[in-house]
Amino acid sequence: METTGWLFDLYPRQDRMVLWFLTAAGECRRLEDGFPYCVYLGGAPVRLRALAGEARRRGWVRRFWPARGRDLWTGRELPVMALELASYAHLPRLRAWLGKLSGEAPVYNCDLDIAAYYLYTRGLWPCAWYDLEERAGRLQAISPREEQFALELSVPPLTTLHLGLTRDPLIPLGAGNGLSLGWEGRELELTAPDAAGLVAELGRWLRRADPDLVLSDWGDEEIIPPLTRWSRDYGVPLPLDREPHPVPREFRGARSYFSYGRIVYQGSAAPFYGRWHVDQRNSFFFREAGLPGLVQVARLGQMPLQQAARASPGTLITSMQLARAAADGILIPWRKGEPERFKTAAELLVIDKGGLTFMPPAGVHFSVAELDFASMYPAIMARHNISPETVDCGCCAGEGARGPRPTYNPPPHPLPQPLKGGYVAGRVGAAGPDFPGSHKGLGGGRGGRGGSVAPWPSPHNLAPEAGYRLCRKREGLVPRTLRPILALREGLKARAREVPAAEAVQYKERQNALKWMLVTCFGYLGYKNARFGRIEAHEAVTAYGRDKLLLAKEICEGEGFQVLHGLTDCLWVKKDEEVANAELEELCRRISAASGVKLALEGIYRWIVFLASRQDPKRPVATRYFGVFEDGSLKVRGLACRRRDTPPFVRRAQEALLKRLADSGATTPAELAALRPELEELAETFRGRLKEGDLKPEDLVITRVLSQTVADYKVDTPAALAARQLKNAGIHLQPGEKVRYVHREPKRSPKELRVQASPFLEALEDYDAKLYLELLERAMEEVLVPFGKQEVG
DNA sequence: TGCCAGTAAAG
DNA sequence: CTGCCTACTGGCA
Repeated sequence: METTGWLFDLYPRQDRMVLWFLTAAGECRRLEDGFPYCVYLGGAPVRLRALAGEARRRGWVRRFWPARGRDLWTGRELPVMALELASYAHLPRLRAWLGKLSGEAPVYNCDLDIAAYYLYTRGLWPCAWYDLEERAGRLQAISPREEQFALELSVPPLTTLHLGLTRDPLIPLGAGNGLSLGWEGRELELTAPDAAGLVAELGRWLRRADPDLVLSDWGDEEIIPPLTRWSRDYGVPLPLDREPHPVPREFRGARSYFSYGRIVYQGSAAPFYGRWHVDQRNSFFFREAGLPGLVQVARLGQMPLQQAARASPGTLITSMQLARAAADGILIPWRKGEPERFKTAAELLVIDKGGLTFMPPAGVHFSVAELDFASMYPAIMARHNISPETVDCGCCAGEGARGPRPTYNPPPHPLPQPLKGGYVAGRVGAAGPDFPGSHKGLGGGRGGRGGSVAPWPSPHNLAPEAGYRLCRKREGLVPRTLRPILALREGLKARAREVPAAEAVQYKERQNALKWMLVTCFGYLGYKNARFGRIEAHEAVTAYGRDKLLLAKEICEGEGFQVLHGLTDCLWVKKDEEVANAELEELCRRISAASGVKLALEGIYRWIVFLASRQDPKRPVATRYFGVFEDGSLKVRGLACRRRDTPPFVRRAQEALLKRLADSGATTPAELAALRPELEELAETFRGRLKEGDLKPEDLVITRVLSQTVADYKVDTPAALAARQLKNAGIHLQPGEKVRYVHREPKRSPKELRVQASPFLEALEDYDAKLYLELLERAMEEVLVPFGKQEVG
């Protein structure tokens, strides 16, 4: 039977993949597809045969055969042995055994997520329409009806059920907290005499609505785990899944990890089978980019949507690289998870030069233009072919002064070709004895050109400063992955500009999701343990970045502009006389052409303020500024209102002042100066409200992230005190989790009284008004001082 | 007052 | 899928 379906959900079960499709008619269809997991072993053929034979004798491997695959580092084709697993369940044991062979035989494709490996191998991606052929619940053939990188997403209507808690998520469900449910515009609290009754009640709703998507707040950790436990304990069925067979349901995977120099907490996951459960509070991409962004990254990352919901941008971009590698017939090296050792000071000195900064003169400036390089680092990687395997590669050695002698000349990488056809069960290359992806031919690049990025090869293949040589013969895996993302992001941004505001939202969300993947891709180059990381590549990118910002500065100055400030990929410039828009556009065009990366006019500020350091008011700081563009819109960076540890009341007060500045239309020094009395008056009303003491506790809450467990704190900071209060109430926060509190008594008072932790704020009678006045004063000063506010006595 | 632990921001 | 630099605050001796 032939149908058309939207690939919705997928997961492995026993030795097959289960796929769920939504049809145009609104039905959902479950299909199975046999997919044997193949691991590849390199090394001497005789030894390989012996190892493969041993794995088969142990029952882990059903069959094995000689195959060929491409080495990531050299681009060379290698003879390998393909081992087809007897069952997915054997993977951990086979992996452990192969791990002990360390060095003897390189192991490839052995640590991939099964669902993702299936998608890479079949050349499929979730959240897209396919023509299907099925027989008796088995998938026979499948081919896509749309491009993976298409500008338009066609999402079928999804039946959505909302789940949430009626009170603070730190209060356990059933112990003071209730379950709220939303469906078809209705919003209600589920009531039941006991836990079993609550499970039954939710069960009725799930059967009635049969939702495709359960969108929850705190579902992963606070709702689904207790409900599942009660369902088991009291024998009340809870139809979370559409999958008719029993599914594994354990709530593991909560962890605190170190990222970007800070601790992050990721809660455990509670995925459903055959429908989606997305916990909005436990999903980076949902938070940043909404459902459209999530659908976008699931499709590009070739990862089931519920996994993408919990994934970091790093996981997504890595998945895209793995998909690219698989499609190009590249053997995927095993990433063994050894934590990165701490870098020595000397290493840091070499690596961490980072972005270039020109210091701004603190104070107000008028008619300043901001020029930004678009996606600078990813564009550099694409433009200059920077990838772990292209930095000082073996194949181009000898052309420059550095590097080893040439040993091997691989064929040039084939040009990208569009994806055609699809998967047909039983056809060569689908799942049989052949290398994954090789049926599509090498380099089946599906993306277009890189949008704002000049095409590779670039004439400049010697990185500035360190002088690494970049491969001229093969385009690297990272640039090949990035190019179509850059192109799509440009397309989405352009689309968002040309459609009405309401429609533009989804394009903006999708491009924002891509932005995060692009940013992370650069970071991963510098991470030793990233699968496709290499520190020299990271260095080369930042060196090119500094080079281009400097080049841009020189061109600006050559054209008679004064460069006020520069920060990694942005420049703030002005001229004494009036500058026409066209002149700036022309300047950008010149710099774009000279640097190979698109520089765009972000806007012209009527005025902009660069703030001075609080510690040394004579000194400017690079990352704190605010200003108003010609169209009256504000741009604010680094001020109190941008910090998450600023209480809402202080944030709103600062925002009100900024808004008044923007709405006033003031353009000249005199007009700005005339606003001062009005702003002072506004500030005074906020001070008055604080002194009156009738603010709600919620307006004064400070949110901070815990960097360690309560016991590890050496200093009794307010956050540590609040976390200790919660601990005494039986609520245990992990490093990386947020703690929320209100300052109650002054600093020198007994420690138990200094702060009051949320959610125990109802009982709060008073707050430390002096401290909040101080916070408010600082926020007011940030805005007022540049306009000549006198210090208050 | 100075030191340092702790935390957050822009890119 | 564990990657900074810098500015700043607040506790504490």
